[in-house]
Amino acid sequence: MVYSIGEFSKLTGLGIHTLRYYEHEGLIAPERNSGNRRCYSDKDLTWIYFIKRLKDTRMPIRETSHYAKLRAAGDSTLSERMEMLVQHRQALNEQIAQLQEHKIKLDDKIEFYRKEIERLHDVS
Amino acid sequence: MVYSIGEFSKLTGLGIHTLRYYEHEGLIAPERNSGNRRCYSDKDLTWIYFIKRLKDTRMPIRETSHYAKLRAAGDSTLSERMEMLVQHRQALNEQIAQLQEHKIKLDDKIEFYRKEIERLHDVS
DNA sequence: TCTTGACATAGAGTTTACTCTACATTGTAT
DNA sequence: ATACAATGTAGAGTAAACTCTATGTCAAGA
Repeated sequence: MVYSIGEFSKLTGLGIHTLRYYEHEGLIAPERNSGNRRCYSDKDLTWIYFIKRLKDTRMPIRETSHYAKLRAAGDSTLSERMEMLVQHRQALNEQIAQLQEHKIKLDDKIEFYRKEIERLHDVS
Repeated sequence: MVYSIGEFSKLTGLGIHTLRYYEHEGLIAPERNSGNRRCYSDKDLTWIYFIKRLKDTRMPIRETSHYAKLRAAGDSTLSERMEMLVQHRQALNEQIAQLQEHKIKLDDKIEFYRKEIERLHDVS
């Protein structure tokens, strides 16, 4: 299957403008048809999902763009790409650990609020 | 203890420009001395740590600012503040769950890369 | 054929969260 | 008393990631 930019936009949840921006930044390079229209493939779909994953895990566009460039260069860049992913996993693990710590503190704070509100009710 | 903006900046790791910006946005309101200089207290320190927590867990400045406004209004806003925190906790739990899912996929991808690189080595 | 809607490019504008500059004032060490 | 470092305000500038506008092209249905 191939998709027009409009169809692809609906499939991915990314706006048309965003897709063109991503292309401009070198994240994705869809084929073009005879009339110069973009033709996104299922491979592009899989790829954009991965890009979204990197984005959600706070990889900057620039870095994702670099990864995309390596990817486009073929198998010779496999280990370099893997290194990037391993490093990114490390960052992700740290993110998760920190959020879990934040969650504990937030739980504590909420519990404090609960008690404080209860106390104020009891007094009145 | 009270701290000048320079001292407070070092203690918190936030730049002095950022501290003034936070004040402008209503996140924090340090006392002033006779010469109009800011005097941050230990209470401000605790408060700024909490602000950093909210920031790290992706609460926008605007929302944090709203929370700060409620806090400044006193006990009558306790339950409203708690509601905000409970909602934020919900968002945080979703963030953590999503990151954990991303981590699994990333682990898979890295494993795929590892095998692929190994395969290429074997062939050559 | 005509119109309309999706798509094309180039470039401007927006949002968020800072970060810096210019210039005035104050506190402190000599 | 003087220099100079820290601080004050107001407002401009920056970076990242979109998001929109202007203008033009093209393909398909009435």
